[in-house]
Amino acid sequence: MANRHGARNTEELIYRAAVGLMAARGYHGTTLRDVARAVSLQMSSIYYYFPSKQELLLAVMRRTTRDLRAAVEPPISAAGSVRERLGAGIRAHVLFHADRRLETLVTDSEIRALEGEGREEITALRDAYGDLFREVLETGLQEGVFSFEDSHVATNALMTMCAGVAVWYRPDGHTSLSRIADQLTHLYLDGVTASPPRQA
Amino acid sequence: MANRHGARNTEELIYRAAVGLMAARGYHGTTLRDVARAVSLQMSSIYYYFPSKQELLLAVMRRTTRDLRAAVEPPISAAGSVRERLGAGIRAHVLFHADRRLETLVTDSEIRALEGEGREEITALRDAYGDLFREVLETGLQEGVFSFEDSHVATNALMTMCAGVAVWYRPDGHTSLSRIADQLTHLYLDGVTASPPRQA
Amino acid sequence: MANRHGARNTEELIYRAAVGLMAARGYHGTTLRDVARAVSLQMSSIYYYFPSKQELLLAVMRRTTRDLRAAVEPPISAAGSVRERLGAGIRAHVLFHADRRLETLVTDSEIRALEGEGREEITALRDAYGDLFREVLETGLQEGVFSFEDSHVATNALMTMCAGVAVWYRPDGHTSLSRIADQLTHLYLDGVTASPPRQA
Amino acid sequence: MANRHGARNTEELIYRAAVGLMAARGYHGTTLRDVARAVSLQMSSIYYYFPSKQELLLAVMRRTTRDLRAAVEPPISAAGSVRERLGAGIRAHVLFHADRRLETLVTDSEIRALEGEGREEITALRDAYGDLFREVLETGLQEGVFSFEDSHVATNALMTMCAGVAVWYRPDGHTSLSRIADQLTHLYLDGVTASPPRQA
DNA sequence: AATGAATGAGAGTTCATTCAT
DNA sequence: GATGAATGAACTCTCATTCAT
Repeated sequence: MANRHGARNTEELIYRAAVGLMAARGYHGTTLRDVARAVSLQMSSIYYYFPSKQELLLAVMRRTTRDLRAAVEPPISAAGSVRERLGAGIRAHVLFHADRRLETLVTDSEIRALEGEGREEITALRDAYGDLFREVLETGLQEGVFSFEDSHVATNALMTMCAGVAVWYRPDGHTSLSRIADQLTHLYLDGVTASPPRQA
Repeated sequence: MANRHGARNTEELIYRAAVGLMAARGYHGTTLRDVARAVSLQMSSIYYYFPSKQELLLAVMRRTTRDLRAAVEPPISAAGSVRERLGAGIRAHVLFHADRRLETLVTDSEIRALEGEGREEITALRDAYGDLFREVLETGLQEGVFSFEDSHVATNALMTMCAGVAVWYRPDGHTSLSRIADQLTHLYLDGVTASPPRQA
Repeated sequence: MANRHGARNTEELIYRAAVGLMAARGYHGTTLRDVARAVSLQMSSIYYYFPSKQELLLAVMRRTTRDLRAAVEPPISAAGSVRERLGAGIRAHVLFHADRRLETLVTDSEIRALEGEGREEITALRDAYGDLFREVLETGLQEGVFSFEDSHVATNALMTMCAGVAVWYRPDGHTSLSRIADQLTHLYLDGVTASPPRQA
Repeated sequence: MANRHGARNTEELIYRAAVGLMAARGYHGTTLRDVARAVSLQMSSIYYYFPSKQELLLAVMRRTTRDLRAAVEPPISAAGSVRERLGAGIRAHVLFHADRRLETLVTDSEIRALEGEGREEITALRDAYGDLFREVLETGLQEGVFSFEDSHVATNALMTMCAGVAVWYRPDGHTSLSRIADQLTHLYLDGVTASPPRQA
């Protein structure tokens, strides 16, 4: 009874323990021993749920990347103007990175630890995700709403700035998540220079 | 002849090989065997120059962090207005991150791999460095030149955005380094929203 | 069948192999490779049973020191006069050193190889063991049965003389163990000088 | 000037440093690095004086074993009766072991660390030395002055008891060296049992 | 569903030793 | 007389992984 969802549960527990440890120490800095200890299992038991350490990492990355897209795409589509679309995208992106801090931390920084096909798979997913923003930016450029020289630079700047949230955000901080999202959106849209915010 | 500066040279070669490998695979993903192979030495020879792998990482971080500060502080001091000071700082920061890509990559992402006192030492240096920008931003806020809600958010956004350069910049790319610096400066000061650039 | 008690057995086999090698070559002169080879295991398998080489040595010393005390204390307590008590003690001490030659050899000569707390622990056990004899000797002195100047000298002389058995005793020698114990007892009690043995 | 005896001196310093370290940690527990550091030299410099670590150990053993014999043989020869001969031998043996504590400690306990011919050489020297005592004991037995069952047991007991001095003797102890020698001589000749000392 | 026992490769580190200078 | 630079083998220990139970 208590164990009806045993498998599912345990798999999830392993997943989370792995995420926590890899976020703190990196993939190579995390041992399956650590993971096993964190869930009070024997190391060999992990292999019942995940065929290898690589697959465990891959599972984290797959789920996180897909969830990220699923969280960000709808708001962008639902919004009206390019400006609103970009704002909605940034907001969703930031919120996700703060909400699922550890997973995005791992996903953003451990791609290099992926081997072979796994790396290609995840890289493709991430590129496709980046296109979401690139498209909005380029549309804005054509409409004359946005202004930048190089869409590559603009997109990368945007994504790394927002992804940074996962690095420095602390849930116990004094600034609410929603406010942080607002600030980053404003920052990217209008810069730090003082001026009557055009919209927000 | 070729070996007259044996020691100095070799130490430097090891340093660079380690930087390259750690930038690509991370600290834990890099073995001293790899480093040794890269410089055509026996693994044990590395210990003639560095007492441990940790100390090797520490050497990289110390040098890079100090050089970064030495590269960024003067331009900020030399500039006139807050706006110019911030611009000069961003520019120097970005140029350094592009110029010393591998070292900053390691330094930015492997602090977690540092142990004990080493971690505290480097963390202190990095915090002090961040203050350089925080001060400029806060001065600008008081002068009414800048506008933001939370200096912490603003500083972090700035630094992660710029540090991102080390992640995606490729020296062979089609956009020149100086142009990238300009774009990021503009982006952070005035945002993406199209508008008659106030200065640049 | 042969492997039903796998774990217990293997641990014991490792223990014995380690004892044999360390008795012959000393702690630092013995490698875990040697130990592993002696029990036909991979070196890494040793770590399933003992967390480190130090801990392996410690296990030997703990067991041997405790068993030694357990073997010597009862006979001393059971005997009547001081003279008999000392004789019983020497006898048990000698028999144990001959019986468990390799273990006592290691235990007597590798205390210096112990580190930190382990050393203190074993040293305390050994000191407590030495007190067993010191007490008998001092009681004999007070009763006027024994005569010596310095109980420290007398105790040390006794213990090193008897422990020496582990060094030179060979089970295949022509003198039986019991006779050796008798001789040493007589030697310590009455010396080499010819005389009608007072008791034995 | 200050360095006129440079070579001799340095060799002697290395010898002593090695003795001190090996007495404390054993041959295998002592590294040439330790030795070099103790005499403020580079490790490679040691090779100017000793061709290898083995030879260094051998040098210690050779010198000590020869000096021991040279210290013990004359007193035995000079003495009159067997009893006096044995007493003189024990006395000289004990004094030497206390006086040259560290060297005898190494010599007595590191024979197993010797390899090949070196081991045979030293073993032969030690056996010859042991004969000195065995002969006295056997003569005493024939003369009816001594009484023991097995000369092997008697000799070994004597030598290990006396050699033990090097283990527990502390120059700062409260008992003078000469008194210790007296006590051990008395102990071996007449035992602990209280009795009017026949001679001493 | 989970474990205990074992593996084999490879990690960082230390060692005695060499040799040109 | 002594060193600095390098070596290569060996060390202890840890890793991810396997598999019978």
